[in-house]
Amino acid sequence: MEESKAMKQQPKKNLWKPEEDLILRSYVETHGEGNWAIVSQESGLMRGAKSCRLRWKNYLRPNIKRGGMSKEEEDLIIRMHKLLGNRWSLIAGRLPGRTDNEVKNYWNTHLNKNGLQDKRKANNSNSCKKNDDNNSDDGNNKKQKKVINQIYYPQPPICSDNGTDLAHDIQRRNQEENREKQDPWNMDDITSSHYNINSPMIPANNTTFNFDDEPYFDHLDPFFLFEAFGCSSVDASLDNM
DNA sequence: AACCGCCTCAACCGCATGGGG
DNA sequence: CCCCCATGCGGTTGAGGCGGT
Repeated sequence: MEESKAMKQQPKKNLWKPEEDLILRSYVETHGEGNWAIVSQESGLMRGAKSCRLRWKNYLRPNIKRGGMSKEEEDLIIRMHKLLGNRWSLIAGRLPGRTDNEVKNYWNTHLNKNGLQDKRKANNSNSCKKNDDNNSDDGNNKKQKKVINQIYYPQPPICSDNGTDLAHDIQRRNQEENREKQDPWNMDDITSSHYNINSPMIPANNTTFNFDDEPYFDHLDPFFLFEAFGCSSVDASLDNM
């Protein structure tokens, strides 16, 4: 009985504390990445190998970008997802400083609105419908507040590669939302040749995106691939198809 | 002020994959 | 080959924060 009581009181999600981060960071910086089982044993952290690896990969690694996605990043995610589906690690590989987990969460919470709505309608079919009427427009404002209120790693919106400040970003998002309200999820707009994407296609970690093993590209229009990725490495890959 | 429901995202889980013996 | 182990990946969960009433 006492045991089950203790189990109930124990939080199921074990958030990383700043001191744990410090330990893991210093251990990895000293001994290098890899051998996560050993890391979890020798660092003194009461964490599993997977947990250590995930924490390092998603939060402690150098050059991790925290904060909200820029519009350019958002555009890229949409395009990449249309091409690749839920290949989050591949998509994240095209977004320097972003992790697969972050991209996945961003997609599920901000971009995959239709899917979420369907899911929630299914879950709450006989309960409060309040959210169905207006859940398409206030998510970004909430997100901005949340970004500012980061607990462990409070940071300014460094996500904007071009130095866009938060207020401007919010204004721009509101404009986008108004457009979206008229025709939500308008993929024609995204794939249109008139739809400009400003961010260069910079591979993460100075690596080249490898299309050789991607059967998905066999079925795609080369022009559309160029339209979506617009970089010379793709041209080279396309030549080999 | 208190309660309730929704939203976000960090963390977990299970399966897949790859490499070494 | 087969097995084992480490790592990677994508789906899912749930704690905490927030806004609405």
